[in-house]
Amino acid sequence: MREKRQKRQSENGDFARNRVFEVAAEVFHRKGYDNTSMSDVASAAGLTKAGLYHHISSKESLLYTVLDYGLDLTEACVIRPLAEISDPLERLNTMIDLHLRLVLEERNLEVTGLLHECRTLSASDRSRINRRKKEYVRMAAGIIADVTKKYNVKDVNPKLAAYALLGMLNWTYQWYQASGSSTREEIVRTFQHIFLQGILGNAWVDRQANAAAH
Amino acid sequence: MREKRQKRQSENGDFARNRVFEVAAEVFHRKGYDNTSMSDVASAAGLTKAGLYHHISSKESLLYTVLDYGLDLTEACVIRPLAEISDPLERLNTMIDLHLRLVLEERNLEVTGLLHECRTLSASDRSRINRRKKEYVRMAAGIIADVTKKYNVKDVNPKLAAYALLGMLNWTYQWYQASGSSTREEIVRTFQHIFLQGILGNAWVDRQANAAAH
DNA sequence: GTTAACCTACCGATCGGTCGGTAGGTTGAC
DNA sequence: GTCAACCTACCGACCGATCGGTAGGTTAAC
Repeated sequence: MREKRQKRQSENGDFARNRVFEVAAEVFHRKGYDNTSMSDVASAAGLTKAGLYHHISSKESLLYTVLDYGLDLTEACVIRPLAEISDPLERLNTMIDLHLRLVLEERNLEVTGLLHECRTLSASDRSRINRRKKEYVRMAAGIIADVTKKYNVKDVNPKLAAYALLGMLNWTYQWYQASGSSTREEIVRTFQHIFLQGILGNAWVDRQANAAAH
Repeated sequence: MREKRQKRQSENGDFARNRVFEVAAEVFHRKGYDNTSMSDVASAAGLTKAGLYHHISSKESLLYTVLDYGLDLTEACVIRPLAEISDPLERLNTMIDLHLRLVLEERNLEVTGLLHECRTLSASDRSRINRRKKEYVRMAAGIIADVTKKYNVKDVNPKLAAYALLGMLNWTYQWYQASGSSTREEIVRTFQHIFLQGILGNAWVDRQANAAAH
């Protein structure tokens, strides 16, 4: 009985706290971190500023939590599912799909748009975020290297190709709007087409031709 | 003589003013617009805040001037040279080259990184900047449409392809460092390879093979 | 009665911007 | 040639507003 009540109270607390993080992500994205006052975050969360500070310790730690949570989401929704796919080409294709799914459909668009706000973090927090970002680039470059190796492509620098791909994918937050003329599915198909044909050339063209023939 | 003195004074004024804009672009980029105080800009320009305000009217107008100047640069260094190239494929190749040259070598990297700070501009200034940005996307989509038409490619949406390309190109400000392991020339070559082969497929592969044979 | 959750009221610091004033060069009338 | 009038470029000191953050009290749940 005591446990249950305590647990329920604690869960309420966690719920409120997570809600604060989600609201903060949205407001930070909409107004920009520096241009957002803690009163803005508080009132968006239905609290006063002092009430907000009951849940967090500082504005900077709030930003860190938001960014770190975004990277947690990336790890759960993109990185881990990819680890179970053995064929390199399918892994790359799926990565493009999952990455865009995360950025465009989950509420992670806000976090992606915020990822270069880590300038204002403390040195140690910033380097922790940057380490996780670099880890993601390394993974993308690894996938691309596997693909080019399998299809015997030699004139593509995997790291540069990874930067190109991540640019295509992450820049979407600049122009995508859910109500726009392109669906997520169409964007996924187009980007997969451009990038895979871009690095593989004939090998990909032939493969698509074969797939169509069967 | 009288004219000369007058002119020299006026030129000094313009010189100082332009220096302010360049310094402001650098500081805004390094610290972020919202996180930069006018004292920061002033001392970076070797002035006091009051002295700085002799040259400009407000922080917001300073940001607008910096962004507008960046778009002027783009027009002069990318858009106008492209208008003189008639072959679509060469025009697209050159666009990638000139765009990266501008972003990575001129001091325009700062402005590219600032282009999404227009959130803080007044509605009219923001819409003026956005109109020029959209005009550039339209131009890129037009070039891509010409290329795909010439090579009879039907399964590429020019607008989406333009967004993909601009993502690749503009995202570079996130990772490029002049002292890094990749030269601008290598990046240009790789991005041209990925994107052109990406949208053209066999048509591009064959063309490259022919070029190598001759 | 203890505790989490939240409030009102307030703080020192810093912000964008302005004020009155000045150094030094230029101009035009005499 | 000189001197009053005027100019641009700049400064130190200051303003009201707003910022991130806090002290201390209230409420409701258990």
